[in-house]
Amino acid sequence: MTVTEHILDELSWRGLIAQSTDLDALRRDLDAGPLTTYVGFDPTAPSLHAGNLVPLLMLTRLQRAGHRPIVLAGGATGMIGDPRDQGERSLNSLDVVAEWADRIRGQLERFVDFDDSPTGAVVVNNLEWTGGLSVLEFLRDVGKHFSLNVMLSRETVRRRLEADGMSFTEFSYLLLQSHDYLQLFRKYGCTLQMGGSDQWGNIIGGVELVRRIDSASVHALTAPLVTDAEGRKFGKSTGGGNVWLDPELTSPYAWYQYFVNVGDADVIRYLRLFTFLPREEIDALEKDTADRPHLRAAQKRLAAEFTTLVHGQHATDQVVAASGALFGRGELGDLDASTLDAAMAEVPTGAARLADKPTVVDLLVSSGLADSRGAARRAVNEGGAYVNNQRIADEEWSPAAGDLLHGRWLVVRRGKRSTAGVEIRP
RNA sequence: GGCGGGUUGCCCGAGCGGUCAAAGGGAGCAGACUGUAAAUCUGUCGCGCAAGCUACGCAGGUUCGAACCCUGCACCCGCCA
Repeated sequence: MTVTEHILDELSWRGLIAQSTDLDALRRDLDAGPLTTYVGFDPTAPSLHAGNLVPLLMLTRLQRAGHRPIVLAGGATGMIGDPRDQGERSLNSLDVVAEWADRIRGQLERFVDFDDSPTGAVVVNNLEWTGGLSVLEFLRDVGKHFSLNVMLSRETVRRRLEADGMSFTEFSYLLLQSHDYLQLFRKYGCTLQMGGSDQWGNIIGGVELVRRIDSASVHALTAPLVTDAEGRKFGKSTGGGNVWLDPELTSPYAWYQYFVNVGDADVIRYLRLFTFLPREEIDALEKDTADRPHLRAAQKRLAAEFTTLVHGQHATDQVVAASGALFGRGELGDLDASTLDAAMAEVPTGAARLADKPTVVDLLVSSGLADSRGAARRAVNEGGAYVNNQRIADEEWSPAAGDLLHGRWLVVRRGKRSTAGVEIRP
């Protein structure tokens, strides 16, 4: 794949540019040779989530375009907490932050390439230069360059002051992140910081700090915050929680399913944001979606590409096969044993013994499809419970030996798309 | 430190001695319609088959009876010449 298009033009058509400092100046610097750019990720959870991938993939894109990415794990900033509208964060303990920072660092490393070339990636943790900084040093060297007037007029700060107020700790977050940019500029000649548009203020803080202290002009570029067509924040799964990169938190199957279910109104935009597919291919998928929406070609492509990107080709093959088996038109009984076993390996499963005469309710609970027996019973009465694709309307229904697929599995489903397995032992 | 306000179910938020498992909204779940989509409409939404149990920051107390009253504690917020 030859890239003839300028990286800024690509970012632009993909919808990845929300705000920026002087784009012409940035273009000139990009053209002048490998530029060093960074994005930071704070350890606010044990894993990155899908939404984090927008800025992270921007680093990957920049690297592919011949530039050098720095991924930063916010071991220091994560101890302080970026102010948000919902109110003051509660601080996490130091070992929790350190552990999360490590895990996130491991995830970050998978999206950029490390080699000895000028475009080889660098991974840093801002605790490296912040941990040993003394308060006096910090207040004199960094704090002195920040105008309280400007800080107080920032959107988030204003809103917070009108609502619940804000601690000095969170208020100073801006200084830390700005300081990071200065450090990376000095250590690595980093002249571009990217991030989600909610980071604009923090990034600009760094741009100004570098200008004031080192009299250098560096760039800022943000990507729009990803929302769905309803304006809801992206990455909330239908189960309400986040869609996590960590396969322990969100299985590859669940990840794939999440993206297969993306609405028509969002899927093309997501393809641009989250995949490396070239423009022509995305245009073709857009046409497919318009002409033959029921085939969901764009959704399937998005899900497959994105699963491969995060979990690898092998995982994608497995979850595609499992999805095909479980959502296919055919009878579940027609699946051969190895296909069924493979599918069952991808979905949540439970176990039961035939001798215990488990009812549908038991099956729904043990497979994890229902949180309580009451919820399971409700599902059955609402007509939303299926065993082996057969709707079960009777709470007391119990499987017979002949219902077992290949002598050991029952495929339990709640609603249209929540599928799980129960392994039945004698 | 002083004075005042607050802490309710996943979230927001009402309740201010009984009829409160707790209004309303959002989210979630299910059904219908579909395309494993969206929108819409309907139902549902602490645990338990039930009796009942557990719940309104934590711990005690008053009362026949407390989310609602009292005491102490914790945390949050506002104001302080």
